[in-house]
Amino acid sequence: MLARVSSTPTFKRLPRAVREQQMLDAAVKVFSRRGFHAASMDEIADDAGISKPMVYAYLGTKEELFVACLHREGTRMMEAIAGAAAPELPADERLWRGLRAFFGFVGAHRDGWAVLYRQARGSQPFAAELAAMRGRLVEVVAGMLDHALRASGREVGATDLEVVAYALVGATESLADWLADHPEADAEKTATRMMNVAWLGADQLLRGVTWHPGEV
Amino acid sequence: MLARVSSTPTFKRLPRAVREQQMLDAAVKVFSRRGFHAASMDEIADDAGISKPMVYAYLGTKEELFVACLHREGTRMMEAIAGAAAPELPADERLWRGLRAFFGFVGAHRDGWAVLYRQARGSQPFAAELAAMRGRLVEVVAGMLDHALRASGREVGATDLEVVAYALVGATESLADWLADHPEADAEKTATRMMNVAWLGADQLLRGVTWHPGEV
DNA sequence: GAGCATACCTACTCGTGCGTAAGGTTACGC
DNA sequence: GCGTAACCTTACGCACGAGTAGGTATGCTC
Repeated sequence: MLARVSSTPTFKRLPRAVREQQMLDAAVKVFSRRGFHAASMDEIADDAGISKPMVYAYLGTKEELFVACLHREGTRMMEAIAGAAAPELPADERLWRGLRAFFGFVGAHRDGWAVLYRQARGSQPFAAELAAMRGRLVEVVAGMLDHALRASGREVGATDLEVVAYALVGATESLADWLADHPEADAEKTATRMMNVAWLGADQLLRGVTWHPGEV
Repeated sequence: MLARVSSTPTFKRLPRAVREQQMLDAAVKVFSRRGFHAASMDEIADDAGISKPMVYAYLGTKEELFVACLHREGTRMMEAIAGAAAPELPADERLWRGLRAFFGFVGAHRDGWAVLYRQARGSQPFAAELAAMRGRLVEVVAGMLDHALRASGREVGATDLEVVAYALVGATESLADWLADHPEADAEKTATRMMNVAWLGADQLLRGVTWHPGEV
């Protein structure tokens, strides 16, 4: 005990807002390394250089803490994407910029990010939060496709559009996972690859080309 | 206590193999409903109509049990796909049949399946098992693309191929999630939609068409 | 430089659920 | 009909970690 004294004679007393950010940083790190369940509040507090009751005082229970992490990171990502893909641009340019921003973000937050998302898929309370975020993304992509379709005088059922958007988002998330697992990989290049898959497919679809089973 | 006596006077003594399957069925059900952590061994044993120590005797610890579930379900799925997509068929036909088999499988095992996969993403021990399985799938898809490419005299870097395959698999898994969440949706139709996205995109790529950023 | 609010700590309680020890019960061979 | 081995049970130990009670230091205000 009291080991702290020797190394840090006068430990700082910091305002709440600062501590909260430190805690969130630590939480993201630990949650992503250990997973939600295996992460202990003690370790998070320790990593933040603070004691456990402080965490409870500021950010509440473990679940609330996790939701707070999810929320902060999610918001940051959404902002990064939204800032890049302005609605006035043509569809391909919007898609490209959105993908660039997305993969750039994941590449920069490798440690915390993708793993945080991998966690959230699992248990009920967070699934809702995550589903909402993904829902917004799907909506954006679907809207983009719809816009492009109408521009070329075509139209398609809402469900079809949603499903295609869903597939695109899924593919993108999947590549984000891949990127997070391959530290040597380049975010920009990954974005280009995704663009190739997504756009060349989407482009064909937008032209009204559809595939159908040979027999049935 | 002893409530069992009245309803089932002579309760069967069953051979190990049968009990193991019952336990796995129960485990899949409970894990998928509750998630790995929230699931309790007691509930699983209860649901299997057996007592806890039996589960430990036959399938080992909780983690081992989960891996066993993952393994059984994964193997079944792989067999369903492999049986459908024979290597001699042309690429589009293989892809189509593979997707049909996959979505058919997920549609039939909605409850157990997708959710089991959603769980496995999370914590370390299972991530390995799942990654291995997905790895085999990616390999199959990549091999298929490579085959088709060589047939048309073209060639592409191994990493590119892997990444594209990865994206395709990711999109497919994502639609599987969607399917699992929408009970009213039709597996066949979902497969067709996926085929549209995947094939029209892949077809373009196979023709050597590539997209690249407008500026840079 | 007293008082008060707020940052911060150590050290505990207590529920939950994994895994097991030790003992009944049923089928089957002889 | 009796032993023996496999099947199956009830009831417990025990660790781990979420959340808390109650006390201490610090800095800001007047």
